[in-house]
Amino acid sequence: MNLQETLSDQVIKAVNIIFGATLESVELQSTRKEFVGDITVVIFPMLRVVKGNPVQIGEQIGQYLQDNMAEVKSFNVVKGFLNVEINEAYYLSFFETIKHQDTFGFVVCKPEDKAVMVEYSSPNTNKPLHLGHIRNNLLGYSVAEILKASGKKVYKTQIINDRGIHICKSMLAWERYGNEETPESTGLKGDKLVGNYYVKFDQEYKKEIQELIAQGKTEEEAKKQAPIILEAQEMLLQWEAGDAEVVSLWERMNGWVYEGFEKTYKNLGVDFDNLYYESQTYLLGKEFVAEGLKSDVFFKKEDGSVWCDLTADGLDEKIVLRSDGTAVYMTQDIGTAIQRVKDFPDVGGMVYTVGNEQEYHFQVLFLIIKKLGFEWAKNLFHLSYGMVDLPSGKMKSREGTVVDADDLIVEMAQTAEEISEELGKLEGYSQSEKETLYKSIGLGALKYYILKVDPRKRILFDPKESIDFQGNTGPFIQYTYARIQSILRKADQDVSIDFKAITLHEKEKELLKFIMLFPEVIQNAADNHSPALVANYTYDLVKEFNSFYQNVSILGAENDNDKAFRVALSNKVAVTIKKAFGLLGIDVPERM
RNA sequence: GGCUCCAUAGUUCAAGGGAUAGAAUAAAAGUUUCCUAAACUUUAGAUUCAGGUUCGAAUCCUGGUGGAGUCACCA
Repeated sequence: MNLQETLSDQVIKAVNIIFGATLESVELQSTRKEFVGDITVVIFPMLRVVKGNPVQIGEQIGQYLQDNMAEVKSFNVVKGFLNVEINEAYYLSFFETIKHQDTFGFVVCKPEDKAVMVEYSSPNTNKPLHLGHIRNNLLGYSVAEILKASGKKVYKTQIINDRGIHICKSMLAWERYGNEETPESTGLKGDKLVGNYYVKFDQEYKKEIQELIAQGKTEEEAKKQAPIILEAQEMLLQWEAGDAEVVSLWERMNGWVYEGFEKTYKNLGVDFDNLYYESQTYLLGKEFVAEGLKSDVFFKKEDGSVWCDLTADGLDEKIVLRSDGTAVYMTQDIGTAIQRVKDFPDVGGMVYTVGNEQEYHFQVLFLIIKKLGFEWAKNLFHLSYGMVDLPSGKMKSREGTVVDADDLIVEMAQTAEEISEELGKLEGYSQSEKETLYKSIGLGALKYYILKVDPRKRILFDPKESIDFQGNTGPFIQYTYARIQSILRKADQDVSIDFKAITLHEKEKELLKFIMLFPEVIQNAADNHSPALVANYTYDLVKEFNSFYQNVSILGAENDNDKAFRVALSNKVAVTIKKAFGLLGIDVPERM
């Protein structure tokens, strides 16, 4: 039992004994810096069951706590707030126990607990990954890591949208204009090559539309009758019919894309435990639609299309199967979800990392799965995030205003290099050491910049201003970590400490309090699916350390015992930063 | 238009219904015989508007304004 829980229990007991009233819960918060004390009990909520003056009630409870809890050193009451000061001995013994506890903050997964499957990335295979995918990947990866740290078994997965008209567009353009180009022959990354043909298709399509309009057709007609689009649709039919030539081209071009994506994922530092392909799951959804039709979850319209009526739940009717019997997006997602639980029976819930423009889709999907009678439907969560905007406006692939993921990663490292050179740091490092470092810093800046923001909010991404090596940024935290490592290299570590002989400096106590918060932060971040909480905690910890560092002499402590203690404390801060950044997927260089 | 989300210092972000709304950045001023000055200290600056609920509201409710998303036999 931790201190908060013990304190809550004691407060409840006190209220019962003194006032004969029963409290359901106790509201605790950490005491603001301007007041004396460590933990604050808020008295106001008790007024519902205890009548009286909040100050007097606070005084009486405070006295009880001081008399009955060894940890309580003193108390004071300000308005309706009971500030409790905790004994130094408590902090010291706490630190003694966690000093060598490597797992501090992390909860070990219990084998009987259900696993969570976290889906992220889920790209289309017709164009390269862009900045929006970066936010998606970082969020998904980080939430998966945070869930793991909070004691859940996690599977990381993605669904690859490898079929559909968009793929056929790239294929068709390549057939027509590609001259048998390959990634090898052009030196282009596979996804880039295929993406170029997607753009090419669009250009030709627009040209044909213009020609048809010139011949007197309306825009609407032109869009539907352009030969190139008709040919693409024909190709999709051939694909679905299993035409050997089309399927072989499809496999070949998708293969290029996967190779390209793999490189990007590796550069970004994300990974997956297993993959699902739409081409392999879309048929499965149809089976469940058939079953749902039998159990009246769905109904069939005259033209043969199948729908789900969600009007009773305040939503619309939603199509789950086209009149020609082919699958739609929803069909496939139903199938994929069910398939996943079949493949991994220990999965009891899923997290879908998908942009907020699909909120309605997931609302409907989750409801349909619930109606189909799956118990785990209540543990489905749409990790919805806002779009990434550029100062110039919204990203549009067709207008070439997207920020390419690979380009951005390279640019970030370059900027890191420029700034480092300017500051004259890193002299005496080998070229390869420098490059590794630039990559860590550049990527750290990017990741931290994106993850520190609440997922639901949209981000205004200014490539120029995103790397700031000062303030609430990744590089600043990385730098602090490296500085601590420098201290540790100069100190003897693992010297035994006589905790009884330590007098806690105010700054040391503040630092300890911050470290104590770590497990709670992880739990909150897991509950809220929010890496931002971890990011901002880490920054606060770093600031607290800097303040400590400025006020307390570490290596020049008055005696060896104090020095050993401060070194151990610094070490714990570094370890905590490293763990927290690990959850965000950010490297912490030992030197920089 | 219906539904959903968002609105906080000049700017970028915080704030489990709780105390005097925190940081960073930009602006102004200062601190290096020292363990990494990519640091630290100080000053100035904000809850979109109008109501309501509450002992207490940035937070909850109603309405207005402004912005975004969504309402496909696209994914």
